[in-house]
Amino acid sequence: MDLPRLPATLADVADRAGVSRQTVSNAINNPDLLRPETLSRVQHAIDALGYTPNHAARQLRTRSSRLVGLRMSPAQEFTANMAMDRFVRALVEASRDAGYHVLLFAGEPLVEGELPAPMAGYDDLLRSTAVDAFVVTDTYLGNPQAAGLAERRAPFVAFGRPWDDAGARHPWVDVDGAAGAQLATEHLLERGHERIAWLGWQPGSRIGEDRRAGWHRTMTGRGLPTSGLEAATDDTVAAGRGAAAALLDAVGPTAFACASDTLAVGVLHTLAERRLRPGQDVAVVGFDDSQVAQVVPPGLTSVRQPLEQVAVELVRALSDLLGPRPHTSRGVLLEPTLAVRASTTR
Amino acid sequence: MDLPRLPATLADVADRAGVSRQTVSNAINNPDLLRPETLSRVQHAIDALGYTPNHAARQLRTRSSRLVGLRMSPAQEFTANMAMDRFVRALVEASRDAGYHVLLFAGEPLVEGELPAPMAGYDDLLRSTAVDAFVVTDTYLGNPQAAGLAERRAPFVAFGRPWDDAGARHPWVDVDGAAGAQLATEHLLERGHERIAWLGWQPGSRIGEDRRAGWHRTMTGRGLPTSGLEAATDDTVAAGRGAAAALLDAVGPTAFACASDTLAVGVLHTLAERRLRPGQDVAVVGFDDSQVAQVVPPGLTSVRQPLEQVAVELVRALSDLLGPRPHTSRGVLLEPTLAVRASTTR
DNA sequence: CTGAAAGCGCTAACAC
DNA sequence: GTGTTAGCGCTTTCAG
Repeated sequence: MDLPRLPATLADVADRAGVSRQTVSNAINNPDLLRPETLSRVQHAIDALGYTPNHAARQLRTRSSRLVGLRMSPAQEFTANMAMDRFVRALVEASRDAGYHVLLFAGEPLVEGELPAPMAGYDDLLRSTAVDAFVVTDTYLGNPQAAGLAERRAPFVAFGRPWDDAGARHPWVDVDGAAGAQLATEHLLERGHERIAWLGWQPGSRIGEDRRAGWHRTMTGRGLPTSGLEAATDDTVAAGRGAAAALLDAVGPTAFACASDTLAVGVLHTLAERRLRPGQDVAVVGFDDSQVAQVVPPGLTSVRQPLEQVAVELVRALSDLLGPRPHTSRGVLLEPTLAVRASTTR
Repeated sequence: MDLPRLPATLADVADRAGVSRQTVSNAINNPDLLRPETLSRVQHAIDALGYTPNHAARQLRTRSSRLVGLRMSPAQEFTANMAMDRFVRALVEASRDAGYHVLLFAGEPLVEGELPAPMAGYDDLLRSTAVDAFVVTDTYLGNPQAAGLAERRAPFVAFGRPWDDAGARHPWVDVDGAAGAQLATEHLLERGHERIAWLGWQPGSRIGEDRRAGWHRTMTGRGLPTSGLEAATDDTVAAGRGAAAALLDAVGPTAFACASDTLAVGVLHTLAERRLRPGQDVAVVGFDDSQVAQVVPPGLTSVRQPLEQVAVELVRALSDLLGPRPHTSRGVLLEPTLAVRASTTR
């Protein structure tokens, strides 16, 4: 099928079907209004011309772009966001199924010595009515975006709970980090480990505290000690490596549960240095089930967030939010699973 | 600053500045046409009202959305696309600097037993004039997208050479894979290795052949044998692992140069099984410098594609393509670099 | 159930 | 330099 120079318009279809433009519009947006015979005639004309409604014209009229905005921060090496790629793909798919596209945008370029503008990129998109809503993901940073968007009365949904804002009214979807750490810890307990260390982030991160709580409550529930068995560091491989070495020297844990794959990989580094075999000599569990966990030898057991489900729920919340009468659903908390690999298998 | 319920329009600004709508439009699009005093008065009104031109209205009028489309395939585990995240981020940044946003879309959902429609997603975007152009990335699949878009006379740029289509007229940006493999091989030669194996993809991939050629010509150039020193497998960790084991048994190479990080990680698996130390006993070089290469113990030396530069060149080509008189630049070939880590360091 | 008229917000062409 | 006119392609009234 060859496309003509200029895409067909409503008028072209109307001409060909021998009806008015209006009727074609109805055929698309309110097919029930048409007599079946007319409908099929219009449908044929649409197919024959390969007609698709002009996006801009429809957006101008309906004030809806069917676009959701997602801000991507610059690539950061050696650190978090290891699962961002998977999430973005899942979001794109879920959005397609709901008739949306994802508009990616960037913040301001970082300037040395200046704080990054938290709402950079959002305002222009909002005022130019280029997107219908936003998906906010980096809630772990303290999430000034959510507050900023709420203040601007912009529709948005968040991947991540509004930890610090009890008055938050926006829909959110999150994964139960405590449950994930509990899963990891129980898995290690089942494998016979008792001296299970927690390798976490420095205080101040609610996500980090949540995950740590899962380990702590599981250990305590079994009457096992936790004191001295934990370390808190930056979320980098190097930091995890150092902390793991210190813990091994101080208390000799037989297993590590970690707040991230990044830290878990740090543990693997230390084990490799000491010629300890992951899974055989010391067990390690990561968090996020990133690509790294999937391929790093010998395979890193990791808590897997159901990102596909997160995306579906986010889009569901979005559709509701943008629909005729928003249902004002509060939040959805999803359960992670455990991807078991050789790092916890003797 | 508090945003009003409805975003300000051109008319609002005109009223406030005491000029006509057209003058405001000129102030934005052709500031030179205004007398400085008028311009500054309009500018003040724009700032005061927080005015940003309505995207849909402008798009309808100018037939330009300032959006570039990028299709994302579903997440695939254990295989390629390891560097996609970095590329997307780079593309978003480069696009911002040129005044574009990136529209992400998905293909059709995969149906069991059916071939995926190569142009799924593209046609609708094209006919609805939702994007100005596309960026095509997965040229390694034989790239029916490029041909399809060319046939539809849709503006697009490709990350990847049009290997199989000498008549291709579209702009492209690519990274010299042969040069990358040469870099890797020379690095290993400098480290004293002579039995350097090539672990590549199965025949049929032009990218794979290109990379292999870099190894082959470097070895041959030094008068070193290559026969028996190579294997071709699927691009998976498991396949790389098996092929590495077979090569070690058959010819005992002291170093592996690989067509991808995925395969290199496969080699690392085999080394771990045999308690061989990467870098110390056997050297390994990957390709792509993915997150995995950066964090896998002890650190994987890898050929790094200059994705940020690729993104900049792609956007440059795009701007030219969409500009008033396209310059019809053919292609840009960029040089990779080598990220040296412990897997090649004794 | 179908058609005619109006207008979303903007910019390209032309007058003043 | 600035204002006026027209229209991009669509959907939302409102009549027939």
